[in-house]
Amino acid sequence: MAPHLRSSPTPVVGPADDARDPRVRILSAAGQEFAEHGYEAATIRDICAAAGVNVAAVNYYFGDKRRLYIESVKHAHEERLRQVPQPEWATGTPAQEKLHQFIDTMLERMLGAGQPPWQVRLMMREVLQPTEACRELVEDYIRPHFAMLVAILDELTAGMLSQAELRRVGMSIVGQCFVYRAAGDVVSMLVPRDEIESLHTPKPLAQHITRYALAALGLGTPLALPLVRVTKDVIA
Amino acid sequence: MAPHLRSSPTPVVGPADDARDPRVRILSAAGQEFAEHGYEAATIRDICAAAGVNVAAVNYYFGDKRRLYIESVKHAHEERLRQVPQPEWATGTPAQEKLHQFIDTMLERMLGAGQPPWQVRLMMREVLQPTEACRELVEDYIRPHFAMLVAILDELTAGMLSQAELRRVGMSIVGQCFVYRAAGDVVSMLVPRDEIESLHTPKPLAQHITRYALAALGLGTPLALPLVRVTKDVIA
DNA sequence: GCGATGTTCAAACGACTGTTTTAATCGATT
DNA sequence: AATCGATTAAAACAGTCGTTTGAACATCGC
Repeated sequence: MAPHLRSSPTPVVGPADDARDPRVRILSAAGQEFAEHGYEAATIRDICAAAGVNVAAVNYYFGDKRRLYIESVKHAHEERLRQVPQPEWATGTPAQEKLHQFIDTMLERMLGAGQPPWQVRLMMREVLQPTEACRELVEDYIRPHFAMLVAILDELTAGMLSQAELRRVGMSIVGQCFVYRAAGDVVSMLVPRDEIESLHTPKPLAQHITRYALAALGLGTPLALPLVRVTKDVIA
Repeated sequence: MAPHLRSSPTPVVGPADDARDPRVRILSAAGQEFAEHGYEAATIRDICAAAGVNVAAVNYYFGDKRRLYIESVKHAHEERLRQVPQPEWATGTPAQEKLHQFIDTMLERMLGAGQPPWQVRLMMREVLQPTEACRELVEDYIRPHFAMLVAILDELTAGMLSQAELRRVGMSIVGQCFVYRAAGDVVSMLVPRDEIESLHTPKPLAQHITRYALAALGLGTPLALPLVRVTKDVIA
């Protein structure tokens, strides 16, 4: 009986990441091809060539291309979850520090060192043009992250903002990171090369976005101090 | 001689938007198909069926699919430029008001009423995964807009920030708008439906992003007033 | 040993793709 | 009316796609 027809699609035993297992070799190759070219443009022949298996293997293990795609998205994001686990903070860590580290981690994940991993590119495709695999991706991966950000913001503002307002602020922070990942090529055309390398890389960006958020919330020094505010600083 | 081989590809005379002209009918249909399905998945047969012309017309007028795509992107963004011209402000308009209107216009363009026009979707594809048509799009459409935003921010901060810092702040503002357009489906999954309709539509969003920016720059009241700041308010 | 079962392979199928060909049609000029 | 270029139409081309086939191969229990 073909594996993709069995009751338990994923083998119950085994780590399922054995490089010699054709199934995971196909999943990995498929993920990279889908990430690079998209669903339509990626071909089963190329995927199988990259995985070193016969074209018939895809239908044997996954049934058809559509189900291979869905499985590869799930596989990619499970792998990514294992690669970069949620940071754990010691109790008593200042919320401001948590926020900074959260933004920094998000940017590092999205932009990474040099070329971002194909797993992120694949997930980005799902975000930009959702398919069947999207809902699962959101529930398992994106929603918990966003909830963590909202929790940090809640702690930061000590209950002064409603959950709705917190979500909106959270989306503002996510958006500032997101644009660099999704529209990175256009960003590179809008700002000079040296400026990109000095100001628009993860670390400086995390600092900027954090400072921008803290100042907007009234918890840090504004980016540009207007003259009227000087009086306050004198008093403080 | 086939039109696409002639020296002047666009007819020198005529408005070129006559609905009876097969050339513009193809361009319009192609733009919508490309916007909906992407370059690879869109088929010449579907495009021609939508335009009401024979399949051979594409090769007759444009040579091949690739050149049709490039021309359709240019056509779409020229049409969009004509649809929503840059707002002109009277001299003496406060910079804060300009910023608010600029953000509002950008959001209205991106999100629009209901479904955004296919022209925007097509351009968004170029931003997310640039092809040959991208550079032209950036130079003619995006760069001038971004320069206008930076100019407003410069006026707002009265020279207190360097051009590099202004560009970074500008990118933060653009990112907050961009995420709603590019990742709108995921946003809809992260925030409750009623909250989307009340807080995440163009007008309220423009107000939020403007206020967020002004507060971050130190020109408006912070979103959350911390206790230490109360002293200032008492004094003021 | 030997079937039985799970897996791999080369080859082919039918459908669809972008593109080209060839002939028919139209419109204006002489 | 006849001619000639510009345009349209139907059909076919060569290639690639996802998918299927049927036989070969491997691996195991007995």
